[in-house]
This record gives sequence, C-alpha cells and structure tokens, in this order.
Amino acid sequence: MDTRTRLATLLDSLRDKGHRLTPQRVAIIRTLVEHDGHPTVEQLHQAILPDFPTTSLATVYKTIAMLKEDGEVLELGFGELGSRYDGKHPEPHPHLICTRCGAIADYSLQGLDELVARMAAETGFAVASHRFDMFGLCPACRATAPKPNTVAQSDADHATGQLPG
Amino acid sequence: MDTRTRLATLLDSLRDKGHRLTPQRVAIIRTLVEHDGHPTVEQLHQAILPDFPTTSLATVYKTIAMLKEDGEVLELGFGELGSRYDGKHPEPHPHLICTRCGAIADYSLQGLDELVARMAAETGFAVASHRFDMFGLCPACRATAPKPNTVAQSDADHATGQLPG
DNA sequence: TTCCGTGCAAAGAGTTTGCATCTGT
DNA sequence: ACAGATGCAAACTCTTTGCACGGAA
Repeated sequence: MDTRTRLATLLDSLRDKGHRLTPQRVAIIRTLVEHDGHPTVEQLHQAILPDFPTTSLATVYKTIAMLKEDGEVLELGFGELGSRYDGKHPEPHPHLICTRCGAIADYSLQGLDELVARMAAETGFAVASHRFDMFGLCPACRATAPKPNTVAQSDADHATGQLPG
Repeated sequence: MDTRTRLATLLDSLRDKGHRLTPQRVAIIRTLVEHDGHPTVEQLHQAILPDFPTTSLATVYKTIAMLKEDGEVLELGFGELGSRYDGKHPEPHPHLICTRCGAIADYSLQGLDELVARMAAETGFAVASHRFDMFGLCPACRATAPKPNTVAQSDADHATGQLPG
C-alpha cells in the first residue's frame, strides 16, 4: 500500500468510527503517514505549525492517543530517545537503533511471527503484540566512531531512513 | 550462578571499581539480586525501608544508575508499567508481559543471539544489545479474562514469577 | 582525613487533564 | 444545534540535580 492510499484509507477509517476530521488532525496524520522515519511528538508539532500556527502540543498528543486506540500508529517508547511514532507500518516489526546518532531503521524479519507464536505456545501466553529492538552503531557511525564501543548520542540525521530488510 | 554467588561477585566487582559499599547500597543490591521478579524503583525502596528507614528514593535511583553503568542491571522501561529492573540476569533476554495483571516473565530463547548476529550482518549495524518483549495475557489471566482480547491493567501479583523458558 | 555517598528539597522533562471556546457534521 | 475537538495553562509522574551533612576507607 502506498502512502497516498494509506492516508486515504486511514482518514476513511477514522470517519467511519465517528471521529471528526479537523484540519489539524488531517495535517498531523498526513505528516505521520508521509514521514520517512520515526518522528517525535515535537517533530510532528513543528511540521504542521507552518500550516496551522495555533496548533497546540496537547492536540498532537490527543490525536496520537486516538490513533493508538485504533491501532493505526505504532508507539516506540525509548528511555532517553523519547517516544517515536510509526504511522506507516503500525504492525510490530524489528528496529535497529543507532545509539550514537539516534537513527532508527526498520527491518522485516521473515519468520518472526512464527517464532513469536511458538514462544506463545510454549509458555501459554496469549501474545497480542511484541517489540523487538536492536541497539548499536549504524554503518555510518561505525565508520566515523573513534572506538567501536563508544556510546554517545546526538541528533545527526544522516541515517533516519529505512533499511531494505 | 546462584543468588548468593551473584551477590558476592557483584559486591566484589563494585569494590574493585572503587565504589563504596554503604549499608544502603548493599541492601538495595541484595534486594535487586534476590528479587524473583522485575521490581520497580518504588518496590526496591519499600523493601529496604524497614532496615534503613531514612533511605531516600534519590539514593535508590543513584545506586541503580551506578549499576547500569557497570552493566550489572537490566533496565526495562515500559510506557505505563514504569521502569522495571532485573539484577539477576542483566543480559538481554525475551520477556512476556501480561497486559492485564502486569506480570513479567523471563524466557530464554536459544538461537536468539545468532539471529541478532545475522540481522546485524545483513544490515551493517554493530549491534551491542537488544530488547525482545511480547505483550499479551498470561495463562492465569487468560483463564479469568471475560474476553480473550480485553486489555486492561491492574496490579495483581499472582504471576510475578519466572517461566521455565 | 578525605572524598564519596546520602538525603532532602527543588528543578526538570514529557505527558495528561480541566475547562471555556470553537467547529465539523 | 450539539457532541466532539481545540488550545491554553495547570497538574502530574517519574527522574535528576544541588548542596550540606555524614560516614566508608
């Protein structure tokens, strides 16, 4: 599903559920769906301010809360990196997080769902969702890093994109 | 390694690194290592208050920060469940989290490290650590739950223990 | 004796909430 | 018209920090 279809489908779905499509909401959702990374609440807010200068942070939080309830956004809470959101691919999938530049790359691992199902069967848990994240240095930071183990953090954005998987 | 050995080794290691072994620290660390679950900061604090009534929350946080730096405790940050700590097995391992009663069970999945290594090789990331959590209903809550999909949260403690894995 | 650790209180960040106003339907 | 959304500010939780006192080594 391409971004345009995803946006239209999402908006339809929200309308069907009785949610109102205010300009602010549409702007937030559009940004979320079109964003090629894993934006923070702050980034979403900044992105729509030019179009809707009075939009408050609270509205962004409320809109995200609504989307979360409907399962239309994946929330990635990190301790220090803050919370990031993925409105493009709301289904659980592995992430690779660079502890130096903060880049977050998606990865699709075939067979993961089966693995989760197997663990569920073995333990008796009814697994509804999961989270699989890996932390380390992205290729770019690896090349630049003084020492391969040094862990720092910055806001470099040279690798905020996706990985083929 | 049994709990007793783990405690002694950890204390030795801290001493070797020049940290002072105050009674409060020893109490916090002992509780952390002996705890059969994944205690919160608050729980650790409450646990040592009977022995050291003046201990502050700040000291617990500072002690945990020290242990984290030394890699002697695994921090599990959850959005709503708060942060939990594992001082028994600080190495990354999968967890099964019950979204109804809050129970957190450990699980050891053989072959996980190889899987992570494979993903690292494919993506070029230098993976230093990872996190793999599954969310759903534990066996006990499954049996009690009105509907298998209902997700609620409480502080039931009927299943805070470990799973064989 | 010397720092490091402790404990209190204040500060801080991120997120949520109450409420009056506004608006999509 | 009216239920629902917005925006502002206050509140809230969890965690960190500054600083003077106290205690481990």
